[in-house]
Amino acid sequence: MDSSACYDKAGLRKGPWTAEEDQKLLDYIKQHGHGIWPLLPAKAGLQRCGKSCRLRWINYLSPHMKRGKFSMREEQTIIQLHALLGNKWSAIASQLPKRTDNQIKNHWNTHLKKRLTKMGIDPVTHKPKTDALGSVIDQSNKHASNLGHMAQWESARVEAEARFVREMKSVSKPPLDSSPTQLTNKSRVGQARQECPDVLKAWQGVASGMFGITKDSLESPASTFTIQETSQ
DNA sequence: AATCGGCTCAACCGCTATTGT
DNA sequence: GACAATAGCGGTTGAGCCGAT
Repeated sequence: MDSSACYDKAGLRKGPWTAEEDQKLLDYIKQHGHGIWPLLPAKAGLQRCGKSCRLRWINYLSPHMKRGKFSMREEQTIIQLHALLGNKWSAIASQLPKRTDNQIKNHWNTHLKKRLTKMGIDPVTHKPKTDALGSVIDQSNKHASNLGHMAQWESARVEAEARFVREMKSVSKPPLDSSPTQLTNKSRVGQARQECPDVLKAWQGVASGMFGITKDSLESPASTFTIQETSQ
């Protein structure tokens, strides 16, 4: 079995969706719900595979999703959670209402990853990059004053990561009198995050120190994250 | 005006996890 | 437990946009 094979079925359309297809999908889901995805295209009159319909709905058509620029707060959350979870886009998305894993993944790959690299932070490990001798690379020699902030951030991150691991262990071994209802990954992530306010504080310190942003701009949902110290 | 290159993001692909029988 | 169907995840691709030349 390979669900991706659905894209290869004869007669099924691939590629960008037309407005007409969007409307058909939207109308059908509004009336009936999505039901079983592989059965939906035939019922909705679409020449698409169910997987394609599902993706289109989740990533584009769903009324619950938000489009447009990521706010400073959202970017901050993504960076925090990426430090904790790595490329677990769906887990990260679960903490960002109205954003999809695909949106977050794209935003990370096109913006945040580059930004961290520019700052001399390894986007994979979230640690300051080091050269072969183990010294911190500071390509422009302008980030030296930021290293203290990065150390503060890194310290908080490691502490939070350790706490997260402990949390996961305790969840995986529930007490005997605990509810039989298992926690989902999403709720576990959410629980862990709620207990990491120090990460938030550390990031706010880093952000305000590195980019000259105020607490107000950090709180503003409309504010976007722009590097102000890139002029050479 | 043409074209070139970089960037963005929707969509595809391949795979694993989960659920039902 | 085995198997099939379905759902979902994360990596990758490529079309289209846009600014620079």
